[in-house]
Amino acid sequence: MESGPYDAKKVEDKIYKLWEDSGFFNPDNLPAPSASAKASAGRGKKPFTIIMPPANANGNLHAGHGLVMTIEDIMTRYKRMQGYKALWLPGLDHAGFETQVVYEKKLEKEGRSRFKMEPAELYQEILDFTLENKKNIESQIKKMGASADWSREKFTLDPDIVKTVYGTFERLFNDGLVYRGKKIINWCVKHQTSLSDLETKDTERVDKLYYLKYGPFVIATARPETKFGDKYVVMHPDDKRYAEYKDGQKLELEWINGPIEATVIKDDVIDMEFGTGAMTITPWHDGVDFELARRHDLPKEQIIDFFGKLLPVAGEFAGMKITEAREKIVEKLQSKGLVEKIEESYKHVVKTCYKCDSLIEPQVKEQWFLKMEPLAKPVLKLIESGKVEFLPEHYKKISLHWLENIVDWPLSRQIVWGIAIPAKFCTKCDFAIVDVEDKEITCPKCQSELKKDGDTFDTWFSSGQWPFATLGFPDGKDFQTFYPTDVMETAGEIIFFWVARMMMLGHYMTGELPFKTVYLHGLVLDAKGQKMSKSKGNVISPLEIIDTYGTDAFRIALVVGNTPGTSLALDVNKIKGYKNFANKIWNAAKFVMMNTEDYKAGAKPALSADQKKNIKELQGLVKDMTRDMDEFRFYIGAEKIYHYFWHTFCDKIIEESKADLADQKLRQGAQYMLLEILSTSLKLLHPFMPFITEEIYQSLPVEGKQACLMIETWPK
RNA sequence: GCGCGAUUAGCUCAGUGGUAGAGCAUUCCCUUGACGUGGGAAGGGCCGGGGGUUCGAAUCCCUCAUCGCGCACCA
Repeated sequence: MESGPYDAKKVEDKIYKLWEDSGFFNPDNLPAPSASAKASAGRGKKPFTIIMPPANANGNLHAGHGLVMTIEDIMTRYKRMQGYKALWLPGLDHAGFETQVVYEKKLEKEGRSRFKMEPAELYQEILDFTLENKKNIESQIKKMGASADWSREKFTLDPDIVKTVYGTFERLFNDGLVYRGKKIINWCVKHQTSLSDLETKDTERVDKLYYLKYGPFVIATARPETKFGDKYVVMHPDDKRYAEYKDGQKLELEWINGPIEATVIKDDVIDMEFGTGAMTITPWHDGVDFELARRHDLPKEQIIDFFGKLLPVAGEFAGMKITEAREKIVEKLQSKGLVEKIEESYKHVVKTCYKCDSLIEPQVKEQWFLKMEPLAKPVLKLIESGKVEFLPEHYKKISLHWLENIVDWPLSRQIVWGIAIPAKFCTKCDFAIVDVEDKEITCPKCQSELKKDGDTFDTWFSSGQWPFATLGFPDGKDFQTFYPTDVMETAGEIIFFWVARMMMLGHYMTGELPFKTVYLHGLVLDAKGQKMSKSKGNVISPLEIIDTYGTDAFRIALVVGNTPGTSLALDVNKIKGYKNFANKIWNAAKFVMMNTEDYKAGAKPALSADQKKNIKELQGLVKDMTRDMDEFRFYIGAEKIYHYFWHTFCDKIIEESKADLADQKLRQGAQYMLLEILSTSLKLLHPFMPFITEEIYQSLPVEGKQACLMIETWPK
C-alpha cells in the first residue's frame, strides 16, 4: 500500500479493469461457492437477477442515474458474495420522444428544423447522436463501479429486441387487444405528435371566461375560437331553467359567421352549477365533448389543424393561430351583440406537454391503441395477493388505484425516432393489418394498394417488455435461467410509465410477473431540497463529484439515510464526509498491515478475553447487517458499518490494540484479531464502497484469498 | 372532490409499543507515531396541535393544521 492519503484516482480505473478482466460480472464465470458457504446458506448457485433500467442514451449521467447504479450494484454485489449466480443486465434506451426532443433542441440551436428534413435523414442523424451518447453513458456507468455483465448488454433498437416487440404487437393484435381507433388524443403542436395522458401535465392558468349568447341560451367558454362548429347545445335533463327545451329540439340562431341550426341535447354529465348550466360542444377538440358526441352519435368536425391554426370552417378567421384569433373572434361577437359578459380572472387547469410546456390541443386522430383493462385485471389480482413486493409499501396502493382506473394506451407517435410500427393500411378502404414480415402488398379486403404506417411506437411500449425481451424470450437460455427476475429497482416517478406496464406486458407474454420485488427510489435533490435543473444552476454532476471525492464516497453518500421512495437532499458536504471516511479506511488498513508484516498465517493464535470480545461484537454486526441487507435496508446497513468501522474499530479496538501489539505474549492474538476485523469489515463495506475495499483486499496478508474481494463470501 | 405521503436536535434524515438516535453543523480541549481528511469531550428535541387505546405511545386509533405528490373534474 502506498503512503499518504487515499487517492481514488489512482485506484478506481485500475480496479474496474481488474474486475472486468476477471470475467466475474458474467454469472456464468462465477466460481462454485465454497462448500461452507453453500452449506450455510443452502443456496448453491441459484440465480439472482436485476435488469438495469435502460438509461436514456441522449446525454450525460446525472445524479439520479448515480443512485440507480449504486443501489443496484449494492444488491448485485451483496448477492454475488452470498454465492448467488448474480446477473445485473445493463441496457440503454433509444428513448424515442425524449431523445427526439433533445435532438430537436440541438437542431434549433443550429438554426435547423426537423420539419425541413427528410425522415430518413433525421433518423440517421439521431441514430449517430444516440450511438455516440451510448458509448459515453456506458463509460460513465462503469465509472460508478457498476458490476454489470456487459457481455449481455442490450439496446432497445437491437434487432432481437425489435423482433420481440413486433411479436408482442402481433400477438396483442391477434388477441384483439391492439386496435386502430379514431379517438381523441393529446396533440402537442410544437412536437407534432400525439402523447399519452402520462406525457402531459396539468398547469394552472388564469384566463377569461366568456359568456356568449347562443340563441335563447347563454353559454360560458374559455375557448371561443373552437366554437365555430358548435351545433349542439347541452344541458342537464333535470335543469328546471331549461325545462321548456326538449331533447332533440332544433333552433335557428345567429352565430359567429351567420345563422345556424342548433340542436338541444340533454345529458346528465352537465354540471348545473357551472356557468349557466348550458354548454355547446366541440367533439373534435375536447375529451368530454368527444365522449358526449359518441354517446349521442353526433357528427364531429375539425376546427383547428395540427399546427394550431383555424380551418376554413372559421370563415374569415381561417389560417389564423388560435391565440391571435381569440380576441378578434370575441370582437366580432361583441359587434354582433352576442357577448353577455366576460369574467376576467377565471382560474382553471390546462393540459400541457410535459417536455415543452406548450398547450396540448386535443385532436381526433386515427391511432393504434392498446386495450388495457384485460391486461390490468390479472396483474391487479397478483398484486392484491402479494405476489410482488413493493418498497416502499404504499406504492402498492398507488399501483392498484391506477390499474383499477386504467384507460387505453395510445401507442402511435408521429416521430421518426423510434421503432416503426409494423402495420399497413389500405389506401382505399383504410383497412389496417399488422405486417411484421413486411411482405403484404395488397389489401386483403379490397385488393387495393397498401401503405405503410409511418408512425413509431411510444418508447414505453418497447421498454415495457424489457425484462423478458433482454433475456431472449421465448426460448433463450437466459430466459429459462433468469426469468422472472428478482428486483426491479427504478425511480418512483415512473411507476405508471414503466413499472405497471412491465407487469402487464410481462404477465401477458410470459404468464408470470417479470419481477418479485419493486424497489422505488426517490429523486436526488440539491442540498436545499430543490429539484436539480440546468436553469437553476444547482446540478450536481456525478462525474465532477467522482473526480473530486472518488466514486466510493459518492456511492455511500447516496445510500446512507436514503430510504426507498423518499427524495434525497444531496449535499457535497455529505460526500466530503465520506471521502474522509475512505481515507479513514485507508489509514486503518495501513496501520493493520504495518503491524502484521511479521504475522504468520496458519494456526489461530490464543486470544485474550478482550480480543475475543471484539470479534464477538463484530459477529453481532454481521448478523444485524445481513438482516438489513436482506430486507433492502441499505440506508441503515451502510450507516452501521460506517459507524462500527470508524468509532468502534478505529477509535477503540485499534487504539487498545497498540498495547497488545507491544506485548509479545498478546501480539499474535492482536494481529489475528485486527486482520479478522479488517477483512470482515472490508467485505461488509464492499457493496457500498467497492473500489477502496478491493484495493486493500488485494494486499491483505490473509490465507485462502479469492482472486478478488468481489467474489469473496459474505461473512456469516 | 378522492387518494397517498410527510411533519423527530440548527440542517438532512433514521427510528412502528418499553428510559429519544445518526451524520453534518456548533462549543471546548488535544502539534499522542495509521489517519489533523485526525482524537477526546460538551451543548442541543414537551418526536406538528388536540383527543383516545394501553401499565406504558415518536410508534396504534380518531381529529385538526401545515407542506408535498398523485388521480379525477375543469363548458
